[in-house]
Amino acid sequence: MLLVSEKARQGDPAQEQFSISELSQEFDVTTRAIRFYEDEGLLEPHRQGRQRVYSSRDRVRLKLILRGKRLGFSLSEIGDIIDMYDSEPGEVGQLQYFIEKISVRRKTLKQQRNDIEVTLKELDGIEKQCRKSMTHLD
Amino acid sequence: MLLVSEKARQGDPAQEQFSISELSQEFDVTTRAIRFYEDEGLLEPHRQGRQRVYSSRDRVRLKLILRGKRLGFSLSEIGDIIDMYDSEPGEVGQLQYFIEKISVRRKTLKQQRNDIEVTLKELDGIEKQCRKSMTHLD
DNA sequence: ATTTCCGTTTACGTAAACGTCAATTAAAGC
DNA sequence: GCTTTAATTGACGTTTACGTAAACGGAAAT
Repeated sequence: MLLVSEKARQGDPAQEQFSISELSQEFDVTTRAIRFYEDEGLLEPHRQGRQRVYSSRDRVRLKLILRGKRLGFSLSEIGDIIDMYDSEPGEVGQLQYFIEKISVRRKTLKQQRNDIEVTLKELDGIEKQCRKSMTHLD
Repeated sequence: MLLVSEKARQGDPAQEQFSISELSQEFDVTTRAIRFYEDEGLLEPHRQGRQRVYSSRDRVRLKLILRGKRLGFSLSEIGDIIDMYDSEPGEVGQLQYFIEKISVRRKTLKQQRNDIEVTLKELDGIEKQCRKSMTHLD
């Protein structure tokens, strides 16, 4: 059920339109998940008839969603984060409050980064021990 | 219902024993959560009668659990990670497989670290824009 | 002795994030 | 025109990670 046949779109210089299955394949998420993100207000693609048509802006938002997930944020937190990205300076209103939100987010991220550094170092230690006891078994 | 009264333990050079509520307060998790981690096999404190008594080793494990949570891992993933920490070299058996597990974990962590760097930079950009439009409003 | 704290066990409840049908629609290919 | 294939909507199911309430036990304080 393609609006513009797949073949006709081949070689488009900069693709602007995406079907749900294209995004699903590109990012390896199910269409169910993508629709769910829409239910949660994280995406709102256009419609051509009943079908969803995703712009490259929608695609970026999906990318941000998935990145947020990799970092362990909940969908509502991810919603907050994405809102930061594309809120119009005029719409924001209380820029001060907005900047505080940024600082909170930054704090969380830095905590995570620190946790990662510590864990990576510990893994180094464990692996060394591991390799050491391997040579003993040779 | 203290085995060793709280006061008697004050000033212990190195505290070795912890009650569930002590750990609960120190790390700001509910006792319910701590017991749940035990149900999931992530902790196994000693008992004095029916009461749980946590060693400093248990305390470290709890720390690892919470760090794992901050990084967005599921409890079963956290279980795998903790197993890496305190598996005896003799117990492991297939050290090769073990090292592969470490490498997988490291890969995930590095992905996360990269995601964080990107996000932090984007936040910088957003904040700059934000401050810029604030000065415009002065 | 009894009230007051923990602490324990058991069990049911819940929110988040989808998975998994089932039924329907509609466009594409033949 | 008919079949195949992709997409949609709706509804119920599932897993994870606890929350919450109930009912009981023992130590501590008054």
